[in-house]
Amino acid sequence: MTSTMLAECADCPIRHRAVCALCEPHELTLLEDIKYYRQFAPGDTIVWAGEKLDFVASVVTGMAALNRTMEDGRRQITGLLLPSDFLGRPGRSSVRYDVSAISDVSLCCFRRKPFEDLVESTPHIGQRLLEMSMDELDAAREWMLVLGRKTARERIASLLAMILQRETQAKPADAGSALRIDLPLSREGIADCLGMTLETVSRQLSHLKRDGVIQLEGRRTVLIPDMDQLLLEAADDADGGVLD
Amino acid sequence: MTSTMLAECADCPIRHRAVCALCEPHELTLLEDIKYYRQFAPGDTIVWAGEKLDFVASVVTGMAALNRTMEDGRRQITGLLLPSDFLGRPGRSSVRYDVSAISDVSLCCFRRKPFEDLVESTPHIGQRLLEMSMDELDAAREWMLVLGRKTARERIASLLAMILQRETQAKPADAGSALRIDLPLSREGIADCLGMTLETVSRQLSHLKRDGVIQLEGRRTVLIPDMDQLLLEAADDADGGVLD
DNA sequence: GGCACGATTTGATCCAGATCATGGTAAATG
DNA sequence: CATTTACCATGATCTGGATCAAATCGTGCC
Repeated sequence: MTSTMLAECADCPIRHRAVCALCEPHELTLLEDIKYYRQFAPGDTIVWAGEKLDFVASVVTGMAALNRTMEDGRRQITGLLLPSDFLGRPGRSSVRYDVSAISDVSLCCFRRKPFEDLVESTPHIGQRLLEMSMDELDAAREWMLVLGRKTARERIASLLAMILQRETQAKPADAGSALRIDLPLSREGIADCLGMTLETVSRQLSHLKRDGVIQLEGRRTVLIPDMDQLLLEAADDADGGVLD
Repeated sequence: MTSTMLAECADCPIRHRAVCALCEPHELTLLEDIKYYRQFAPGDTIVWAGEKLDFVASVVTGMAALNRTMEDGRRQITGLLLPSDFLGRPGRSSVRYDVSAISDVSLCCFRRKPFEDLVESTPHIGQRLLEMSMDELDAAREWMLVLGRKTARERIASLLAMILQRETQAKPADAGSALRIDLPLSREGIADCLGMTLETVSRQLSHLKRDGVIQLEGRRTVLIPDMDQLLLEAADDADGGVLD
């Protein structure tokens, strides 16, 4: 379904799911005056926790993270935003986490008020948003299993598998050849995603490499010779297939 | 807002948020033939992972849990369903987790197809569902901080605070008097919520009692003499207040 | 190229929470 | 009422991952 949506949007200047629903000829014209683009560099804070936001947005390129930080500095990344992901909340203008750019990020932003009006007047869009937020909810719950019950090794494998699945669904990838991830996250970023320390991340990556599950090329590139092996390490139920 | 919605529904036979949006005189009549009730006893499985569901539902009374279980038996509760919570997914009929009753649960169920039609034809309802699923998404992300970064003691306090906040928002509670939680979850259930073992749960409850943060009355009743103290133990940011 | 500094790896040690083990208590059952 | 059974508390020990502490490795910069 997702990839179908992308295909339908081939001629839309904004190539991501959130907007695809808006990309029918009529709405597209309508949108021209309520949307605009913003760029961010790695490390930039896109949204501060509690800040009032006058826009919602959809990620076009790059990776961003939702961070919850405690007073004493403990941090948890509670979500990764990849191209097509939606940022913000129609109907509420601030959130309790902040959003920061991991790599160079470009957002397609929509001014809040006209966007909310659009959602109200275009059921199609509201339904798409509902579907997307429920997908995110399922993903968040899946991640709770990782954080609550998986070992360090399983967590690393789960993260790699998750990113790989997100990337290959966007760009189907030639079957057979080794899969490649160009990880924009630092070791510390990975640690904050997985609820562990950067040292443990580093060690487990080394172990997975030693055991032939992954190869490391430079600091940020991971090669996966065998996706099934990785999924095994992630201790995921076999069926990663889409339900329904 | 939530409590307002409840108040508006005073004359609706189904007293919970999900349905409140449907409880305007016109829809209520309409709904009579697509909704029905179901009851479950503690331990009952309401939905099996992967099972095809022909309904969506809203919790009327009781508590249910969403469980993810791994092949080797490790389990994580990825969500608690309390009265007013929504169960199911319009537009998709199966999920990867199963749902089990913690206490006696009664559900108000809606036949899937007519409900989906209703959502499509009544933007009001779709918007309410969107709002609810985004609330749940925020809650799930909040929980990821608990699972990823909090200590055992903080986790227990966080769970008690979360349940307390859910209950007092439903039924405002007389300020001043000690707050009471009648915990339907067993020690093992709490452990599976918090990603720990039942022994650790038991120990930390004892410690919190020893330190005067809580009192235990029998096995399932917890008294909270000072909510602020509890929130301090939970290491939550001060403002539990609703944003916006 | 060579230098400097942040990112990463790797080693040594520690500790919070898991695991293993035992006994207590209250509700369910015959 | 006696007995079984599920739950719960608590003690003893173990261990995975945290913490502390150096080396290396890359990368950008002069």
